[in-house]
Amino acid sequence: MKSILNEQIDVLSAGTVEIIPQEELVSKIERSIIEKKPLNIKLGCDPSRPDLHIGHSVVLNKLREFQEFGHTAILIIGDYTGMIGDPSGKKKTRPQLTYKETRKNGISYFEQASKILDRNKTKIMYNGDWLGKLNLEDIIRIMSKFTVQRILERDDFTNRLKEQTEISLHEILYPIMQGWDSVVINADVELGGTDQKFNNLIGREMQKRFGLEPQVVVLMPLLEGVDGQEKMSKSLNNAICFNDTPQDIFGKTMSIPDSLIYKYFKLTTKIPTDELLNIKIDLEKGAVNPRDLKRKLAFELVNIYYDENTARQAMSEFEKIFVRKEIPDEIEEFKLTEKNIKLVELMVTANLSDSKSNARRLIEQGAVDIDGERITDVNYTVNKNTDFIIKVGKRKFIKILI
RNA sequence: GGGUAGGUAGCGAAGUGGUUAAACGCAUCAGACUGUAAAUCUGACGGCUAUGGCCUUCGGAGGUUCGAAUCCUUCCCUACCCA
Repeated sequence: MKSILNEQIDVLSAGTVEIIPQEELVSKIERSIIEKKPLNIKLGCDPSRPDLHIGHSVVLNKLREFQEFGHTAILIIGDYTGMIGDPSGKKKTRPQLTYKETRKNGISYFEQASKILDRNKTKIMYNGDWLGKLNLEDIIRIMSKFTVQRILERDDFTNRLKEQTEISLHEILYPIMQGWDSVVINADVELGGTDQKFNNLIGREMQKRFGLEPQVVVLMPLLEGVDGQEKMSKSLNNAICFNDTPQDIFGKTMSIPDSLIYKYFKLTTKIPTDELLNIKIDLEKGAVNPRDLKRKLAFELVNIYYDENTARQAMSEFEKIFVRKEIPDEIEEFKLTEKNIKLVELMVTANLSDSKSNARRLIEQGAVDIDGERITDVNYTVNKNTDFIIKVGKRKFIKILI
């Protein structure tokens, strides 16, 4: 038994930033082994953005590990809390979503999370199912367990107070409601990114105040986006999304700064530890061209979200376009109906540019070529009898059909 | 309820009557280079154009003026202080 316990602790602790408190995780797991009773592992999902990205995968991978040890993964789709918007790490109030929107996003969330989780063993719950039934009396009772001071303590609010940016009244409800979720589902462990520390600790306290055994809080590191600066986020446009095309996953991965290579391998792939160590050493010694490691990383990621074959294709496509600067195999097509159309106009109608001014700019900057020939004349008029390919910048191609 | 400071392009932030389509930074896009959609450097970054220009924009609506993001009136919104 000792060895099973140790194995669980080792695997489950790996990669975490903090486990609060560590001893309780050990005792909970020990008890679950003895009593053959799985633990309830809670992961709250914010359905305000329906696109999962590999930043989410960090915590989903951890949940998957719990799942593999037989524990019960409970995904809580925050359809109700989503109407508030998590204040974590936010400088301002987030736009409120309607119940319908969050519900819809929640479904898509589960679909995407299934790429990592074992979908048959994952419980999915919508917190609107219980939060929506609370009446004002219940809410008063719940809220009376916490103080204004306790809630305002969180850094996000403290900073906003200091910087004089508004805090809407409903935002303080967010941690309260998220904490109530833990009471309702009787969570043993709540997983989250480090930005969830405050919310998850409120959950722990909430359980105590309602006479339940408090949950253990397991915090995972946050992943920087492809810009290497900000936290990965769809709205910051630095995310690699589960639903991105294979080409995009590959390309975006190739665009991460070298300094992030190891972290991405560690947190977003299932590379075995010894191999991980080699990567680290290679990077430190400069023994390998970082590009080759990134290529491997990109391959792995496409493999996770698609399959091996697709990953191979994405790789060869990347080589083709960016290394050998050739034309991709599959290009979007556009049927040209007019004859003698100005190139700038064609670029706008074929969606290669938002405006003619922009198209002109691109031409002036030497970004446009037709069948491999650079066009520099802003007034160029297309007058072709056969199909041709327009290339804009490095990665926009379109085949024009006559 | 009273007072004060504000609302400028995707974001942050200058500008307080005229070469201001609006400094600067970030983001974005392009080019060069490369090891790649890294890094670095250079350039572009409201729209339309016969490339000479023309049109629209500085919270909303009016007004003053030859001319307004800049002055006046009014409305909307935000933060802070006092009650």
